[in-house]
Amino acid sequence: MTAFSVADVSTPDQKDILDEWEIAVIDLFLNAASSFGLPKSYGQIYGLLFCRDQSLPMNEVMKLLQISKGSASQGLRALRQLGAVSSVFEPGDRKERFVAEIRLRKLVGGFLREQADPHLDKGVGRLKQIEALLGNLDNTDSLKRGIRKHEILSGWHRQMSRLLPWVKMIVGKSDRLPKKSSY
Amino acid sequence: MTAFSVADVSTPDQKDILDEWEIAVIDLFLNAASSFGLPKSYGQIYGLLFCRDQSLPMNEVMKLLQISKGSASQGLRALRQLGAVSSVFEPGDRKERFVAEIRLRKLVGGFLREQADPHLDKGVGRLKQIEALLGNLDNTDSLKRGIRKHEILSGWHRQMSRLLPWVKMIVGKSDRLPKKSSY
DNA sequence: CACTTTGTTCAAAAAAACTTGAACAAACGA
DNA sequence: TCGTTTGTTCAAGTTTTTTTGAACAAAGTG
Repeated sequence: MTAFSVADVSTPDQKDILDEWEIAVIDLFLNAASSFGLPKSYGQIYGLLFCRDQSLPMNEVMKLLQISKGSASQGLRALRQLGAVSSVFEPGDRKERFVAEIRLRKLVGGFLREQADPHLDKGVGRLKQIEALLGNLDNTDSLKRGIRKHEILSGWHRQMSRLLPWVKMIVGKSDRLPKKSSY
Repeated sequence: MTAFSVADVSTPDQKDILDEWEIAVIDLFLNAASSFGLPKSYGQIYGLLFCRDQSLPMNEVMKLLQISKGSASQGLRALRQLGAVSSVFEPGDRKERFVAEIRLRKLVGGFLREQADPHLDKGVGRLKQIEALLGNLDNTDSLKRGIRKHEILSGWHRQMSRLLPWVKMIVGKSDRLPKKSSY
């Protein structure tokens, strides 16, 4: 229980208010999230944490973004899973607090690990399934065509598998810029 | 007008039927499309054309996939815009016919050009907007923080801009495999 | 011109994705 | 133990996206 609370209801505290630039940054991440196929609320949450230097607990996130408990909880969980936020426990505080990961390399790596890699793995299964269906076929025209297409798909799969490690390497390769860094 | 038409209604022609493996491939592309943030029907259309060696006119696409005129029309237009299909006109036929682009490099290039590049461009504008908002601020704590965050975002933007050309280069670099190729 | 074929557009319907909030669980302190 | 705080889950509601199909346009043909 706090010692006193003047105008506790209705008047938003200064602390509950976002700066204009923060709103713009949050909106930027909202848009970025949807273009990566993630829910907008994930973008907002990440954007908010990105703006702050101090960690925030879930209830602050809810208040500042005006989103529901459910969205906040699910969003924070998903972002942590992606490696885009991590949580810390301040000693003597029961609340979990969250901070944004700002190293681009980590962000990209997490995204690829959670989104791209699983798709490539499923791809292996699908290719096998197609192979199996082709196995049921007699030596028809369709069979020959199917085999050819299967080869093409396998080639694509191989190339994509090779590309991803490069992407992970290239991003965040912090080439020169000794100070100022690059994230 | 065709010369004769026995059981024209209700009984689907052999030609209106997809092989099982084709259905599997189409489904693969349906899933791929949605994970790239494209409508499923685009995936189906591309998948069908990918399976076929012969070009198909729009009405065949509609019949084979059982999708509406509107979907077929819009899907084909969008896929052409992405460089994923191209159209040909058989001489003496009024219909436009479509074929899938199967060179992975072209596909990736088109996707990046149409989806990633525009986002990076919008990013420039957004960064400027944030800068402007920071300009309105006095020399507060928030300003310093805002400047720092803006720098981070600029760094990310730069790195992403550098990454894309590499991706375009790497994909389809047809390393070795003198025959069999790789697409 | 009248008629057919081919393809586009867009408002409305359907489907999918996202968000909400109430009910629930877990963990702590008194 | 009971009450409180913190966080999760999920069915229902909301919003957004996608699909449909009827009306329209364009372009040939007889």
